[in-house]
Amino acid sequence: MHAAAQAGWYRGACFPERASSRRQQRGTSALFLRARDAGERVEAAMDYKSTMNLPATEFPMRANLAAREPEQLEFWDRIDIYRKSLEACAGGELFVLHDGPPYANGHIHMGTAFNKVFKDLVVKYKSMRGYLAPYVPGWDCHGQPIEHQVEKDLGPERMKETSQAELRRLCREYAMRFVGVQAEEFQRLGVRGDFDDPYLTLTPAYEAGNVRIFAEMYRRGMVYKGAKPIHWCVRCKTALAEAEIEYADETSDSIYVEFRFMVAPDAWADRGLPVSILIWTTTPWTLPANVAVTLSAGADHVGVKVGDRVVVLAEALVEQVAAAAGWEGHEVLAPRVKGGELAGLKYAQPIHEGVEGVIITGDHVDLSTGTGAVHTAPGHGEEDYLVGIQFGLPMPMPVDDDGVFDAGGGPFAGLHVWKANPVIVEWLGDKGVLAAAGKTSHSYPHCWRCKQPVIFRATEQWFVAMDRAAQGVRPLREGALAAIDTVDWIPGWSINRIRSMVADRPDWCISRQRAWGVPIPVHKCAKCGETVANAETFEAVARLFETEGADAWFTKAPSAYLPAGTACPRCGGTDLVPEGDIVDVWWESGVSHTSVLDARPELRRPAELYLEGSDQHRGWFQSALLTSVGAYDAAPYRAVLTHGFIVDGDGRKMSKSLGNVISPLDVVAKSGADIVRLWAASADYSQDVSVSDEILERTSEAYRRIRNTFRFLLSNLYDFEPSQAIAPADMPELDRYALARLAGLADDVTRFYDEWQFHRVHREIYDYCVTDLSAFYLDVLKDRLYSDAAGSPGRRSAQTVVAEVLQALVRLVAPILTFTSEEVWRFLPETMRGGAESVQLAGWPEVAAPGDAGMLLAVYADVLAVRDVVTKALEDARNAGAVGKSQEAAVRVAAPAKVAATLRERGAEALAEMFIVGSVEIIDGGDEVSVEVLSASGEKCPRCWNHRELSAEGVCERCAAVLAAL
RNA sequence: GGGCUCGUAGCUCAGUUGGUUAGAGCGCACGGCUGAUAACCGUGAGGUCGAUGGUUCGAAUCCAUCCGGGCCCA
Repeated sequence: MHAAAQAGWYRGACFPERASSRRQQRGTSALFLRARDAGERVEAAMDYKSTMNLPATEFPMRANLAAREPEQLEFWDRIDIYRKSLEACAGGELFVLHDGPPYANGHIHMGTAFNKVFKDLVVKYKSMRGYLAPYVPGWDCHGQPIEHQVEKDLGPERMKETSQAELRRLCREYAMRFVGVQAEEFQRLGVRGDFDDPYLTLTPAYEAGNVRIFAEMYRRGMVYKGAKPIHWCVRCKTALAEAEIEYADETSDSIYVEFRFMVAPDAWADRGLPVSILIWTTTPWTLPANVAVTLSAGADHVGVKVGDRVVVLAEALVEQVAAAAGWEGHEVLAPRVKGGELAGLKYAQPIHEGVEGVIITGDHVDLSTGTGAVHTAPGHGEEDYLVGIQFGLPMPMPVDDDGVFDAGGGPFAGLHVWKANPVIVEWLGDKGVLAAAGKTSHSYPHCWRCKQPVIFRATEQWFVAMDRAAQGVRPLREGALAAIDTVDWIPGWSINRIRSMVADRPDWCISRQRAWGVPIPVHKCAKCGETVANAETFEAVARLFETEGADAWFTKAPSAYLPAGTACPRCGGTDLVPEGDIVDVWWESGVSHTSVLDARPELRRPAELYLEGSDQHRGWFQSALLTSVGAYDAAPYRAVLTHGFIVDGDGRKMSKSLGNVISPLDVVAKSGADIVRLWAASADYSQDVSVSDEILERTSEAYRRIRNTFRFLLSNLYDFEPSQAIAPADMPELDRYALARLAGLADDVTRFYDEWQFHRVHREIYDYCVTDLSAFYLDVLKDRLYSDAAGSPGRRSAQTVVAEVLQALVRLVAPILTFTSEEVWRFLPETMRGGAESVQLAGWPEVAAPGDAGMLLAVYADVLAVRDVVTKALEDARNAGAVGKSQEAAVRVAAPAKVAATLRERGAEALAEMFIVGSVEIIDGGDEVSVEVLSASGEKCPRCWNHRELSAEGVCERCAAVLAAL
């Protein structure tokens, strides 16, 4: 401690000499004063101080938001602010922001926090503008992640003993727990909405909506059952949507296999050697399902003599393959043959004895890797599937749900595909058709939950068809693309994204082989397997879900709820089996336009706005669009607002492994929700939004600045009543200018809110607080507020403006700083609150600009420019040791005639007030403004500290008059 | 690899249809004030506008390529 003190002392001794000596001077004079007549002078100063109108407020400078915000929440809860806000706008135009349901799993993160705060800004702004803006938060409650977690918690043993009904009960409990957790967390952020009655995708009424949409799309021929290769997780035993797939590097086999031509192609037949087509694959286990080899029609292919046989491959890849296979002394034979010329040739299926495969051509053949001859198994790949359809190829599927070969696996029947790989490779080697075998690392799809590699496997699935529909109905893709054009996509590029996604997307596989969800509402004939579904059965199922929930599907016999006499349309069988698949959760959340917007009286379809992160172009925006167009031929929303993703300070995504995750809960606990909200509002969301400790620190500083502005405004209104307000016409010009600026601010801010540009709102307000108020108007006003007589017109005029600024500003920021604005509101004099018990109920400010606003703004732009020159000159003088406080200076401003005239029109006194100097003198001359700083004449008035000629009482004239009137 | 998108001072943002030495606030440095005081005021230093190459009399602004991010696909 001693050392530290010494260091401090030395640092002090290192001050520049001038500063040091000045400091000392002041110290000396203070001591001197105290020694001589301290008592008398200090007493006098105290006396003067008590005669002034110094600011006073209980509004705390330190926000202590983490502790204070919960009190605010209790207040809103007590007065039921959500209902009140709707009542207040009862006759207003309806504005429905429809909440996209977050998944009821885990705590909220920065992304969900940002999104919800964003929505809250919109809703609160609209509501303050008088729109009837209900906000019903929702949760996505079904789906594999929850089921998987519950499954994990149970463990494999207990899982086996758990019935589907019991599993669903556990899933429901799990989902409801997190609905509660997240609801709490969202509300802690200040989000206002119908949290007492949110929408949940697991409620019976919601579940019934799925059936209604399915029924209509089925009727229109847009839903079909088909077999298709899909991502299949053998561990979770389920089909996976694209969204459920993650790509990660995986080491796989890399093998080159020779498929022997049944008859040697003419080009190489004369050699009398066996000829093979050489394929390359990284998935040996798909070979049992091989039915074709695809070549590039236009590429050149050659035969290569390797030992005593000929292998055919793309010419461009010969060297690469030779190196991989370690060929030595191989010989490239003439001629070159186009892939198209080989099409139709037959080869011996590599696994199955006596089976033939065929050479075909396709556009997807890649000539940069492999051999240019693509092993094709339509049941195991998207492109294979498509080309299979094109050429009418069979689609064998020898792999069962568990990933085990059935009899179709030939010699490998009973083997799991992952175990089969080395076995197959060895088997091929034994057969002498394995040209090369190695390993390769490449990006491979994995299950998003269990992280295991997935396989492509054809199974029976329900699909939404993009390009087919019953007669007279427009296909879904066409309808969706047309609907997209009716929607306002913000930002503008968003429409390109959704358009290309809808234009290019494959049919939508909506089947999931899981327990936790809404069943695909159709039945199957037990006898012949025909699908049984019609208007009556759909209606019966919808009613069943509505009254008992989808759980009943798994516990009731179809005969208990289907209309009597429901029978198979093909064989007349009446033994019906409910479909076992459940529907994709994207479908479920998608149909909220029906289950929520249509179902709830306070909402309506289409919604005015959907507002989500840009990933939802593939997710909710699209599933809502497709189900809405599919059932109603119309988009479910009028506008879609998209925001970027939350990334760290370096623009990288947040991840545990990078260690750059910031939790909104931590920020709330440390700094308060208003900091999160201010951060959310300050970012340009049209691109990715960064968050970091530094950014939050800057945000907190900005917050303090705004808060202190409010505090200062409040502190000067302790003795002011609106009834004492001064009319603009009777105000000093400066005050009218301040009103003009405020009106301009309100206009700009309102416009930016309307344009969804919240970061511009934030910027406008913040710059206004810092530049217009703190650095100029309020600084200038201090003299009048503190020193003029309390009830004088000058001071009342200032207070009128201060009050006007305060009531406008607090409402302009209310959607953003929801906690702080409410706190300010409660400190407002009763008479200024206009009966609104919450700022959220106070309506939007309308600031009347003074009649001469245009002139004032123009004139004061010049005055302020001159002021900049003055402050610069004062600073130079200060650095030269000539002045300390600006009041000690008199300035002589030389300016071009036009500017000089403008200044003179304000009057020397007004200029001195605005420049906060002792006096101002204006002289014509010069091409630009220049300023000379002189010592102020007169003496420092001990009361107001201005330099003036002092009266007999020892104070300036103004103060003398004020004192005399006391 | 493909679609969409972003890259202006340490941070958050402005930069109108391409046109003079690229702006603001914050932060930082320095100073002032001590009647907004864990506040307030002022001055100043920070940018080859991601890089390169084009178009142009002139480009942060238009074009191309590349580098580095993000979302979504493969």
